[in-house]
Amino acid sequence: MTKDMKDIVALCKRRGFIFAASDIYGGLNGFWDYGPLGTELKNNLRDRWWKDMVLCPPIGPDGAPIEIVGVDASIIQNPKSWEASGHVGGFNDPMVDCKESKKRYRADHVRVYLPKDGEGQAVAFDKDAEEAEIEKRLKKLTKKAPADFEVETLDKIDVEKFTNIIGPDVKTPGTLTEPRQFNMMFHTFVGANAGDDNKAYLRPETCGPIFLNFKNVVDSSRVKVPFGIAQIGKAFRNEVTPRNFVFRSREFEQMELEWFCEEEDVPKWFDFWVEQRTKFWESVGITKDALHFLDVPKEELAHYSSRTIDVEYQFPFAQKGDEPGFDELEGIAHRGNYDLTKHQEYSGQKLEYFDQAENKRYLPHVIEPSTGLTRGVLALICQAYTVDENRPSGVYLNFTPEMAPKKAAILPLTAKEDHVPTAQKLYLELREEFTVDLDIKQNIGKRYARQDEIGTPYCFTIDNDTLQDQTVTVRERNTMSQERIHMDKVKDFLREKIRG
RNA sequence: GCGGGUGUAGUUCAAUGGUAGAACGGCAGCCUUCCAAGCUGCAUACGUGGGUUCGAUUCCCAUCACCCGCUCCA
Repeated sequence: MTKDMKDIVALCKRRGFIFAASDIYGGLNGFWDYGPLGTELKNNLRDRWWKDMVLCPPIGPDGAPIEIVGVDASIIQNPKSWEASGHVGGFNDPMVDCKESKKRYRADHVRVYLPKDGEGQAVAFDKDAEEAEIEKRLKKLTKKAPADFEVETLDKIDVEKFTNIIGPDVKTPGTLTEPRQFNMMFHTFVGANAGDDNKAYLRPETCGPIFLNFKNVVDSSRVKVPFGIAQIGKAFRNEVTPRNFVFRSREFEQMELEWFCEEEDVPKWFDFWVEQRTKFWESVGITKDALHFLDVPKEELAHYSSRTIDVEYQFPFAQKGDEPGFDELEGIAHRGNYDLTKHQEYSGQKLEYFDQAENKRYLPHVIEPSTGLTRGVLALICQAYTVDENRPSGVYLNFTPEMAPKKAAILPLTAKEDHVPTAQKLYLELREEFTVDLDIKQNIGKRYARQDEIGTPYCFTIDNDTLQDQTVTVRERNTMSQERIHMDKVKDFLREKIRG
């Protein structure tokens, strides 16, 4: 049975996992709110990541514990930091659209052949057009040779002249729109007056502020290379096309580790982190067959990266026909020392690490396992969503007990007699340690069904026998099987199940 | 941003140029000793804004949101 995004989105809304932001105003493209259960789920994944990274980081490849510290930096930083990282300059490229071919081009990549005599039409070519091709097309469209033209990139040409330019993939002039700026960064103004001199940006990724704090952390935390700095927090990108539920949102949450090491140790640590991160996803319930590893081809790598492995998950929306598809859940990148180099240059501050034992100074290289918390939540939901026609709800969420937003529900078998006070007592005891639900109303079948739909792994039911012998029924979500255990054992039971 | 599609209770659907029905879900009650059972009742919707019209949920336009494709994804 295939998983359908429509059903998953409907369940998320119906049961309070994820809502459209500003829903009552018709929503806002690219923004989502987490409801009562979605928040619990997201916190569970977040806390687990933090535990695995900062509180109990893995044992290193040499068998020794490794060292990672956490930070929680401001979303708005000095705008110069984004100039240094390349975010301000790199994504300000003006783009033009062709109304006829529906293609989009970077204006500075389009080369326009303008007739030297000013007579006739100008012809545009995309950046990778070859000489022979250009000559042939010019002859066909204008009956002139390349020598009769002067070449200029489109961004240098007045918009009024666009009506005379034949676009790269069409035969008639005037189909190109005026250039538009596409910058992925949200900007804002610091202080009450809006103006260019107090313009600032919402961070487009959380790793930026980690690098800005590199020196502060080294100076204050007694860390030694190799070590890591981790951060969880919001990031903002003005995506061209937010799509696929929360997968590509304009406001989202990232969990990033910057692992600082010496250049010669890069391959060792790179492999180490790929392995650790894979273990992580498997331990929170993502099955191996739903994961896919993409060694990003050289030509698609970001300019600062010499190697990146994308950990992709088999999201339902990525499916093409009958073929399963995958989309990025995490990226593990070797960033070199690009960021520290840039920040050292732009800030004028020395950011070199001093290795006392070796008596040398250097800018460490960085391995960056970077994942989307909100993407992770979506992956957990998609993974957990299980169609089962043999049960009343028709579907259940197969979360691991550790990730499940509710660990257990306490259900008095009937709303009468003495079941309720006993259930209430158990509930109050359990909620001190676990996220649990007390559900009294309606018949027991409906309540089991409800808990199935929100992925609660266990239900404890109080009946007449409970009053006699202090035992409760444990009903297991996936198998729907039941066993009786003593009320005193309930906490231990849950502890053991959650720990795995 | 472009092209195509969709928009009616929480969800899934229905009907209609004279302001809307159902199923399931929710809530309340009855009943119930273990899987959405049964009975009774209640609440909840025409995405938003214009226009045409005596009258628009229905026709037209715009807008917003979602889905598919393209583009984008640093």
